Amino acid sequence: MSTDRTRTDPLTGAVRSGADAQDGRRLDIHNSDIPLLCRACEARHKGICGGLDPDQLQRLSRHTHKHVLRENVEVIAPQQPVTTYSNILSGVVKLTKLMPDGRQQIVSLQFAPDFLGRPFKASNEYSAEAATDIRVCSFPRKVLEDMIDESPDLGRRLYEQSLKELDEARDWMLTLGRRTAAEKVASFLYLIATHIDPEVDLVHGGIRFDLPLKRADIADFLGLTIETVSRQLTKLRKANIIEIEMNRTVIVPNVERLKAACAAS
Amino acid sequence: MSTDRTRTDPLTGAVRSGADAQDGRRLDIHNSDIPLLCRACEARHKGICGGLDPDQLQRLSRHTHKHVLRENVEVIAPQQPVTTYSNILSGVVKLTKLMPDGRQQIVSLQFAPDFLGRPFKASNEYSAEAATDIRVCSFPRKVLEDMIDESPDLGRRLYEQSLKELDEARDWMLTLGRRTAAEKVASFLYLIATHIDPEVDLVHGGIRFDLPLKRADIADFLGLTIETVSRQLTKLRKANIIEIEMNRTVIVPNVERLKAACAAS
DNA sequence: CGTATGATTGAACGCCGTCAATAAGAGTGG
DNA sequence: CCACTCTTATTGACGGCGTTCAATCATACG
Repeated sequence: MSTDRTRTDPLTGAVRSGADAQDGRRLDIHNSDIPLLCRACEARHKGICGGLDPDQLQRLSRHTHKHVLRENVEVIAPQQPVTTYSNILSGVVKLTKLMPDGRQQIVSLQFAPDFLGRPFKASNEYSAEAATDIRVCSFPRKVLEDMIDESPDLGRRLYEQSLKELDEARDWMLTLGRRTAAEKVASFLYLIATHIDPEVDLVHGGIRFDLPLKRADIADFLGLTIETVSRQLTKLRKANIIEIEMNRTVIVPNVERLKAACAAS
Repeated sequence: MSTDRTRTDPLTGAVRSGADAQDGRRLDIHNSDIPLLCRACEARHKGICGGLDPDQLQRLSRHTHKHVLRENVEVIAPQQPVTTYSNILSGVVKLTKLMPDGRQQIVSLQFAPDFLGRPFKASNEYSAEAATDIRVCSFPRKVLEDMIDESPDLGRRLYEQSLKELDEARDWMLTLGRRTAAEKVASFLYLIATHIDPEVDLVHGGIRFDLPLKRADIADFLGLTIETVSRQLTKLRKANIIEIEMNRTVIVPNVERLKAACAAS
């Protein structure tokens, strides 16, 4: 049901033919071979689907469904058998680990066109849920795993994504283990600023973006409490490093000053 | 020079023929095809070399050197071009991130027969250094990367190792962000106990092992100070959860009690 | 014996967590 | 439109956990 809606999503102009030529990275010779569902999908070039030939795309797309998920909906349930994998088409997904006593830690934020899932493992060790409203493209586990065996390029892309995530996880370990609360909050803002494409204010060189996470999530991502996050945000505000509108929109007049506040490595 | 020494290392009994048959996982049909250097090497079966056929092993081993590195020697220098990859044959390697002001965080501990390196990236973002005396088997970057392209099994093993490391990194993020100092130290001891094969005391069901890290390293791994680590260790000692001999040897009479002290997820 | 390194322990400080009150929206129903 | 509730965020006061600074001890090495 939602499949039909997204297939003609006005946001992406999904069915508009010729859109591919504008991408420039890879021109499809026989455009008619590319499934309707996949045309103008950014996961197809920048994401893992770039590792598939038209025939494989066809086969994959036969089992594929695009979904719109609202904030806080689970994409992957913890300790459950893995049945599907997904690509994120838009929005932000948070991966969360939960302790029996209720403490929790967000171990990763993922953005479009990231691949979502943990191949070669029966069940997941964390939950993945939509931090914002998201659009995803899902396909059955087995179909993808079969394709890995026949397409080295696909396997390679998955491998590179996991290496990228490993680099990011280790970067964040430094933040969690060795940075102060003030530096943590600044690092979070800098992370978001560099992963969301923010509105650029050409006049002043500043940027503006909406926080994809509420305070409680930011705290769980930084290993802090809500109160400390809030206090550090107002501290950054009073130091004129950021401005905040409507509790959600952040304006950074000078990105270098924000970066300096991270005590960057 | 050290190559010749390790080739006949009495510890591994490297050249003793027929040792392979005892492994059981994979019987080499033409044992004479397996390079001398690789026989009875555990990285060949459990490590990434298990993804290579005899011919590829031959080619790789022509560029391979086994080294013994002493504690604190760097295996991978940060911000330097990557020229070689390695397998850990014995000992423990620590991956460290350093901040300009001197703060540092150990982002991973690696054990035999782990693969060491970051494929597909020009330079490393962290340093890798021997936490204990180690033995490694090193080979040039290009040789391995060429083999990835021709052996899907090798690529697959590298991918699985990176997924394993990603899982471990995210587990540790929970420890760094949400556990108390006492829980962190207990978690560290538990991690070592499950990654080193410890001496098992069959009478009492306890275990005994040597800490591969000194207090300063433990602190850098846990995001704490040396003093806090020391205090928490004596607290665990006074709670009869562990005993410590010679500052290095740890005895855990009851592993379940240690696990409980981690507030395990 | 003197020095260097690593580890433990104590005392005092301070950052961040806890508890609590307040405020601002958003949604619901009268 | 207002009254009410629920969620989210901010701010203050206080206390505790972990850091900082410092002294002491053990072991290894020249």
